[in-house]
Amino acid sequence: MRYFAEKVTLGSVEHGKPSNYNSEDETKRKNVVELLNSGNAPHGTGANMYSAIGDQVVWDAKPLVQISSYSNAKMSFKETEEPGPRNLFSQVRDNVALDSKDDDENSSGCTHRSTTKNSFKPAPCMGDRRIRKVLASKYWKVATKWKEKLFSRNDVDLKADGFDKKSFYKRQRSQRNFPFKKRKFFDLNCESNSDGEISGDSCADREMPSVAGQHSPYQSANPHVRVRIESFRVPELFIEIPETATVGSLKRTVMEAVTAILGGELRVGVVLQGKKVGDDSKTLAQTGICHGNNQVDALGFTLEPNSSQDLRSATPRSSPSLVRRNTSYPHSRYPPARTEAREGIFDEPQAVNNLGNSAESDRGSATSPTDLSNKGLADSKALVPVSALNRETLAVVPVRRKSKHSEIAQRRIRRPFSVAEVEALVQAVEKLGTGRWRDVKLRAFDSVKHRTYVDLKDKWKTLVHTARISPQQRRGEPVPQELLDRVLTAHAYWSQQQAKQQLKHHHRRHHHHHHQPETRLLL
DNA sequence: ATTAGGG
DNA sequence: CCCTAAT
Repeated sequence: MRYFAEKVTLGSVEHGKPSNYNSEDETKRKNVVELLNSGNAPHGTGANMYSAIGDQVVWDAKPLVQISSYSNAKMSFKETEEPGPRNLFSQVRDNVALDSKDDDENSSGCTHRSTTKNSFKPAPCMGDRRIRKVLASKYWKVATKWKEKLFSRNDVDLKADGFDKKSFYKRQRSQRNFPFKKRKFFDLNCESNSDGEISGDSCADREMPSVAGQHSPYQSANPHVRVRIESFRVPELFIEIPETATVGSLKRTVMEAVTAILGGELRVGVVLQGKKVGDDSKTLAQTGICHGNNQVDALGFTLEPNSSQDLRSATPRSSPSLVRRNTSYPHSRYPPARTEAREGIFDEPQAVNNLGNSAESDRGSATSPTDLSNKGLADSKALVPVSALNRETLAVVPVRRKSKHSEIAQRRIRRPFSVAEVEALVQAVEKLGTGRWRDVKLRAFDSVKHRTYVDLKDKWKTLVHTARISPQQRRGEPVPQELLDRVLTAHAYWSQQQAKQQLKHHHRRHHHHHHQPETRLLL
């Protein structure tokens, strides 16, 4: 059987670095590149990935044949939160975590401590703790932690820190319901010293190149640029494996595929306001990454093939053959020959007790369908607009589409509600009714970022419909009749309530009209 | 930002 | 799921 992995999300990666580092202290970007490029990183066994079909977690020992019977089964893989054997995922994060820590200590920077490849030193105590948190998917909390560390160690006034938290909370909340339009895929904040308020302008002032050169990183200006990379995605993978293989070997194969991609054929690119930043020697300040108010939204990172070489030759495997598309990944090329398998191999796990604990990316694939006629894929190397750049990048931490007209939003990927989710939704609606989707969201899907209240409202709509039609006409994973019954009951109940409310209001209005026409309608 | 509905 | 008018 053949699996099509659409994407693999790496989770969150964070990194902090003084914004005034110069060409010789340009480790920031390089570190990211290196950690992604370190091909000889001890590859994980993949044992700490878990697989699931629909909502059912399948374990390593289970033969694929047994699970291949699922009709429209969707296989998903996700790194486990268990410590377990270190795999590439943790490798990546370990490295970043360490790097961040190092920043704390040598924030004065300058010394170019080139994090050599293969330098996968075991994470120290502190690092471990942080990593554990990362593994627990408390990404934003971790970020806060890191900042606290950064600031305290750098002996910077605490106001900045306080501000920071607020900033985080605020963003956290605003992001929650608008994954796409409102979401910021990374953060870039400039610290201010005196007032503790953020201000792009003031920040820009402090970071002006000429001045920055004189500034000491230790002074209160705390010229740090923090970048938060929500996730990197590996767009597409083709995996071929016999049905007699075990789930464990499947995982291993997937792990190998992912590792191969991350193992040394990628480089990180920086995109600012839609343009690829080519000059690595410029400082962040010079580039303008720290200026202005809105530019915060204009920074993005890309993973690109390191060279235009044919990548297919890079992954020679014997028994479980692994096929990977070459640079033209994202789209077309492969005709929809295997559409059935392609559907969602790498959809979100959403397994068992999903609901409320999976940190996921909101948007489907980073592989923009803005593609289509992708002709020269391995050509453009120069400064190119993102649109064109997307065609050859493996993954893109979505860059904020600024220009209202140019970029077109991508349709979100389909994420069928699991029975568990339906259960949660029903329970919430039974309690809150059908007119408070925002509350429903907060109550039952608060931590599930890809389900907006609009989604929940829509799902309820379809649930009501589903409950009304015959079981034969229903599609998708069958929803227990018991739940559908509750849907109808709740729907009936709250419809009545709503009707009553309407009547009351009508009465009030009429009353006032009859007796005191001049008063306001609502009192 | 939310709600409510049609597409 | 998306798109929007109306709050």
